[in-house]
Amino acid sequence: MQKLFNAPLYAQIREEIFAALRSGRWSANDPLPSETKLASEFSVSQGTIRKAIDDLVAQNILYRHQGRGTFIRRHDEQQSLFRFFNLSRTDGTKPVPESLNIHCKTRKGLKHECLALQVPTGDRLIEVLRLRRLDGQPVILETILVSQQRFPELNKRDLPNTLYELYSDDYNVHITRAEEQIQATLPDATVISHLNLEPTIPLLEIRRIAFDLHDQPVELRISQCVTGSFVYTCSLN
Amino acid sequence: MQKLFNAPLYAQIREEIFAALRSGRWSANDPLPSETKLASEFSVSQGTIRKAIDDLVAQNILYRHQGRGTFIRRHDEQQSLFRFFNLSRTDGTKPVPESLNIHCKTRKGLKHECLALQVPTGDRLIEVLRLRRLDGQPVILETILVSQQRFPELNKRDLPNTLYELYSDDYNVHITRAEEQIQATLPDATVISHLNLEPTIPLLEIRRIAFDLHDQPVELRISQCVTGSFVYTCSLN
DNA sequence: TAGTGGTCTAGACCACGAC
DNA sequence: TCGTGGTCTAGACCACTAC
Repeated sequence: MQKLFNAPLYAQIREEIFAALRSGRWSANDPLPSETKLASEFSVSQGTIRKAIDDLVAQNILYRHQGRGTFIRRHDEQQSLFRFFNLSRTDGTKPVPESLNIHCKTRKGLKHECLALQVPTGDRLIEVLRLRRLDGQPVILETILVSQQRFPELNKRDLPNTLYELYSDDYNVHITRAEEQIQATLPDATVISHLNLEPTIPLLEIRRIAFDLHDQPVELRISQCVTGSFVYTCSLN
Repeated sequence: MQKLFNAPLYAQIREEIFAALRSGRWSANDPLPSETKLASEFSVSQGTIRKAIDDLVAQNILYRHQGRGTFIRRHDEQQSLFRFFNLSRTDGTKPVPESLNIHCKTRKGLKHECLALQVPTGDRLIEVLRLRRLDGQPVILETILVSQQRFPELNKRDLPNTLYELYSDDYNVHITRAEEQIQATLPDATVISHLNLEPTIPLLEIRRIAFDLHDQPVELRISQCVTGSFVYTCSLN
């Protein structure tokens, strides 16, 4: 946690609340204490608490629901299929991605994989290979890698379409943000066979690292995508 | 402008301030009236004005500088090279893009181009073709398309590296946001010759539409990029 | 020193949701 | 009905910038 000696009150309180979230002080399903309660706990006014929470809401760590309370932001089935999913049709609308698990196994991590996940080189990883269809067409082959130590027995579970939901429900790991790197590639043999491709068709390769509440890298996901009916979209401000 | 009858005060005021910005009521170089002046003009408290401006700052339309004032956000040489530029080295650091103009001419727009720019089909467009180098390597061939009517004489000017600066200085067109669509392609003859490529090297094709203060599409920019030393990066929250 | 945005308070009232 | 977040006020003081 960052020390904020001369920072404004609301920033200090924001960091204290954030630290409490990371420590698991409040359950992920219950609301946080109300703004007035937090205000008296920290001996500040409601406005100052509001500003602290505003920041955490802006970071997508919390969300508010008027009349109900303030909650930890989670990945649930409804929204998670679209949040963190940047492929859309060329007209901008978003398809519902379906997924089909091909295999799930454990193996030693390669150097670049362990580096990305910040685990010791050669640690055992769990690898999930899955095929994704958009509008019925098989367009993505996805390789998902996580530390076996961090997600014990993951390979023995039923894996849902939205893994991030499973991470938070069963492992108390909350994905808050991710970074994606995109390159153009040509398909290798595995991709060619699973996506039924000509070998000269260029692909988008999306390499995503997902981070948890502690800002630790938790999952490496490499997606090979056919773009034609679908495009990767990104907004700039 | 959106009608906001039952919306909170600060939202109504935000829209009024935004409308004033679009109408050019305040110069792009001078600060807006101070928060206290706006507060008395709209007969509300400073806090309400602050909240209205907060929203416009969050949208990157305005920025504040403590002690100096509140200003319209512009694209200037220093930051514009990096803002709206998502290519980075594989380690995440950003190179400084250089650009070399190849040609600048006018021609009739193709159907999809005019559609993207929301001008009548067949309108005359200005096309700028430029080569971009990153770390000395030629990696991007960029085609820029704007309406000739909207940017008269643009083709007779010296075109700087950062066009958005020119748009706001000389045409009073302020780019506030953009949408990018990314696909994987193979290079055509033009790209092969300018980037000195093998024809089987896959490319990233970035199709960007940039919008002004009125949220009208103003520029279509298609970049063909070699990814190898460089990747397209995107953050998800 | 005067003016700007930035922080903070204490209190009032409103809108929504659960009971 | 009560508790939650959401809005709004009036006023105080702080931190930075220009002059």
